Amino acid sequence: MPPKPGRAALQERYDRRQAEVVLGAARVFARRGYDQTSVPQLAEELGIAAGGLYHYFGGKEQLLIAICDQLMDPLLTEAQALLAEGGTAEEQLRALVRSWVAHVVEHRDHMLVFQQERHVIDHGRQWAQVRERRKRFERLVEGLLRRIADDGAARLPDARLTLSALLGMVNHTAQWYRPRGRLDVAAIADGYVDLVVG
Amino acid sequence: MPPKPGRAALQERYDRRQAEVVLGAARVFARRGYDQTSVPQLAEELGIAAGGLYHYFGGKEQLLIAICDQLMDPLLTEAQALLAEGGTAEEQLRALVRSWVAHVVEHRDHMLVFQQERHVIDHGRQWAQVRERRKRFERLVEGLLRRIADDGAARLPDARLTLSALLGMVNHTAQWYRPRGRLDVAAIADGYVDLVVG
Amino acid sequence: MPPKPGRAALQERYDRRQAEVVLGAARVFARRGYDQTSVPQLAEELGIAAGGLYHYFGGKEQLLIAICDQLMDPLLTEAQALLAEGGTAEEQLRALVRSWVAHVVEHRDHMLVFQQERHVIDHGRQWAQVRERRKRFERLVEGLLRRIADDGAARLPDARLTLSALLGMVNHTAQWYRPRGRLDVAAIADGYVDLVVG
Amino acid sequence: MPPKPGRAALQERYDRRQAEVVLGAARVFARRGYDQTSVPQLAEELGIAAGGLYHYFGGKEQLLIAICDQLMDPLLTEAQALLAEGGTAEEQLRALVRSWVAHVVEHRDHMLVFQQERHVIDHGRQWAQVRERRKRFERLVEGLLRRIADDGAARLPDARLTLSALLGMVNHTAQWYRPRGRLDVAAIADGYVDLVVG
DNA sequence: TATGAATGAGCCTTCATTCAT
DNA sequence: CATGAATGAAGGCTCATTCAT
Repeated sequence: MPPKPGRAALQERYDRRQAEVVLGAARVFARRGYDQTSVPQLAEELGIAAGGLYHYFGGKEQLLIAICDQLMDPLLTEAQALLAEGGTAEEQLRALVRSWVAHVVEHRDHMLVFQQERHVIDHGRQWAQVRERRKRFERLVEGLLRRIADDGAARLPDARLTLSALLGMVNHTAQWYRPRGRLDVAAIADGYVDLVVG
Repeated sequence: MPPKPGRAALQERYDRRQAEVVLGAARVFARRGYDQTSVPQLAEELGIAAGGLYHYFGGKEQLLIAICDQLMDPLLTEAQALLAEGGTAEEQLRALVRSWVAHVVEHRDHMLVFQQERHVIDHGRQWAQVRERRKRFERLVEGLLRRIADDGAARLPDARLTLSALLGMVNHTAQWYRPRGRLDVAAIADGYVDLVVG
Repeated sequence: MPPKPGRAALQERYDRRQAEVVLGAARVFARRGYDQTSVPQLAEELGIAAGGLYHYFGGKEQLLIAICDQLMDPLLTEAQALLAEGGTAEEQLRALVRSWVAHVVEHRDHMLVFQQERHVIDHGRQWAQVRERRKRFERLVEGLLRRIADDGAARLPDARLTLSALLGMVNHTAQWYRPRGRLDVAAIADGYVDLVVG
Repeated sequence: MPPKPGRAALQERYDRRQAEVVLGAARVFARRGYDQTSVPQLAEELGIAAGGLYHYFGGKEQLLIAICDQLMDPLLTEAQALLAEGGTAEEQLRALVRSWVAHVVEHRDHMLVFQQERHVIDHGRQWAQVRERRKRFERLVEGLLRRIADDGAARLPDARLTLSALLGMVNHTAQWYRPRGRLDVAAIADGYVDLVVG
C-alpha cells in the first residue's frame, strides 16, 4: 500500500488537474464556442463526468475567467520584466512584441475564446480584474510607442492609432497562425514592429 | 380610402421590415452576445412578439447569416468597383482602405457579431457562402499589396503578413472606434495605409 | 357581368365549400394524424390560406366534430331506414352489415380519424352528441343480434360479445381495405355475417 | 451502511425505473392521448421533473416506441412458444387467442395508444421494427387459419378475411373490456374462436 | 474524488387563432 | 371572401447546476 499522500501533495495534484481542465476547456471553447458548448459536452471531451467539473470550478463562467487569467497573467508579468531590463524604446518594443506574439501563438485557444467573449468581458460584473489587466498591458505598449514617437525616430502617425493597429494585428495573429507555417514567431513579430516603426 | 397595396408593395414592405430586423438584431447581439440573447429578449428589444420574428427568418441562425450578408455584400461590391476605376496600386489601396474603414465603422455592430461568432462561421455547414465572400475580399486586398510590393515602392516585409496585419488592424477598429472621437474615418484609414506602405 | 348571385346561391356555395373542406380534412388527418397536422399545413393541402379556414369553422376541434358528423349521420339514418323495411332478423342484419361496411369503406378516412381520436370523443365535453349517435347505432345492431339469438337460429355465444366482435371486425375494415382489392364490399360484409350467424 | 451498489445493480435500477416510466406513460397516453399529453403533464403524473424523463428516453417519440415494444415483444414470444408446443391447428388457435386476449386485456393502455397512433406507426421512419413485429404476429395467426381451412374442418369464408376479422375483434377488446365485467378472459377468447371456427 | 440522477429554468420554435386590409 | 402579419401560449427539449452515494 503506497503511503497516503500528504496534504501538500493532494493540493498539488488538485492544482495540476485544475490547470489541465482550464487548458482543455480553452481548446474546446475555441472550437465550439463558449456558449455552444454545454457543460456535459465539455466534460465528455475532458474525460470526466459532468458533475465532476464542479469540484474544480464554481461554474461555467468561473471557468471562462480562469481561461482569461491563464492568458493574461503571464503576459503581463513578462512584459513588466522586459520593461525593467533597460534598452532603447525601440529595442524594448521589439522584445515585447516578440514575447507577445509568442504568447498569443502559444495560447491561441485562449485568445480565440477571449475575443469571442469580448462582450461579456467588457460588460460583466465579475470581469473587472480581467479588464484591468488588459488595460494595464495596453498602457505599457502605449508608453513604449510614445517614447518612440518622442525620440523623433519615427514618423508614427499617431501613438494611439498605432497602438490600436498593433493590438489589432498582434491579437489577430491567433486567427491565422498555424504551427508549421511559413513564418516563425520571431519573423512575424519583427514584421509587425517594422510596420510600426518604419 | 388608400388604394389596396399590390403584391409588389407588400413584398417591398416585407423586405424593409426584414432589413430593419437584421439591423436591430445586429445591434442587440453586438451588445449582449448572440448566444446570450434569447429570441424573446431580442423580440422585445425589436418591439415585436417572439413568434413574429419567424415571419422574417426561419430561425435564429438564419438571422445571424443575414447579419453577415448585410455586412459583407456591400463591402465586396464597393471594393470591386474601386478596383475597376484604375489608378496606381497605392492609390487604389488608399481608396479601398478608406472605404473599408468607413464600412467597418458604420457597421460596427455587424463586425462585432461577425468576430464573436467566428467559430460558427468557420465551421458551420450553412456558412460556406459567407466564408467565400470573406475570402474573396481578402484576396482583393492581397492582390493590391502584391502589386505594391512588385512596384518596389515598398519595403513590405511580406505581402501575406502585411495582409494579415492590415486585416487585423482594420477589423479591430470596430472595437474601439467611437463616433465623435478624436480621429475621423479618413484619418484612421490613412494612418493604417501609412503604416503599411511606409 | 354575370348576375350577382342571390343569397340562396351564396349559401349553397358556402355549404359546398364547407363540405369539401371537411372531406379534405378527413383525408389529411387520416394520413398525418389530427394533432400532428397543424392548421397551416392543413390549409396548404386544401389550397387555402391558414386564416381562410376560419370562415368555415370556428376552430380545429369543430372541424373534427364535423368529420365525425359526416361519418355518423348518414350511417344512422340508413340503418334506421333498413330496420323499418321489415324482413327476418337475419335478413335485416345482412342488409345492415352490407350498408355499414360500404359506409366504412367509403369513409375510410373519417373512420381512421374517428378511431385515432377515440379518447377525445369518449371524454370531451362537446362530444356528447357524437357519443350518443355511436351508442344509438350500437343498440340497433345489438337489438338485431338479440332477435337472432332469441329465434334460436344461432349458436351465438353471447349477444353482447358478438356485438363487440362485430363492431371490431367491421370498423377494423377501414384499416386494411384497399379499393381494388380481392374482395368487394358485399363479399366482405357477407363474410362477417357468416361468421356471426354461423 | 449498505454496500455501495455495483455497476450491475445501478443498471438494474435504471432499467426498472425505465420500465415503470413506460408503463406509466402508456396509462397516461391512453387516457389523454399521446399528442394531447405534454411532456410536463406526463412528468407530473409520473412524479418526476420534466427534464428527468430525458435520462430514460431520448424524446417523446422514443417513449412511444418503447410502449409499443413493451406491448409486442412478449406477445410475439409467447405466440411462438405456443406454436412450438404441438397440437391440432384448432387447439393451437384456441390457445393462441386465449393468450392474445389476455395480453390485450392486461396491456389495454398500450393497445389504446397503439391504435391511436396507427398513422405514425404505419408511416414513420423509426417504426419499421414495430411494423415488422406486428406483421410477423399476423402471419402466425394467418398460418394457423390456413391450416384449419385446409383441414376442411371449417367453413371459413376466406382465410384472409377471417384473419382481418379476428384481428379486429381481438384488438377491439381493449376498448370495451372492464376488469370485473361479466365475461372473463377465457370466455371472451373462446367466444371469438367459436365465431371463427364455427 | 467522482458519479449518475434529478431539477427548475429557460431555450428555440410552432401553434391555433385573430384581424386589418 | 381571403390574405399575410402578428400574437400569446405552449410545445419538446437542453441547460447549468446540485446532491446522495
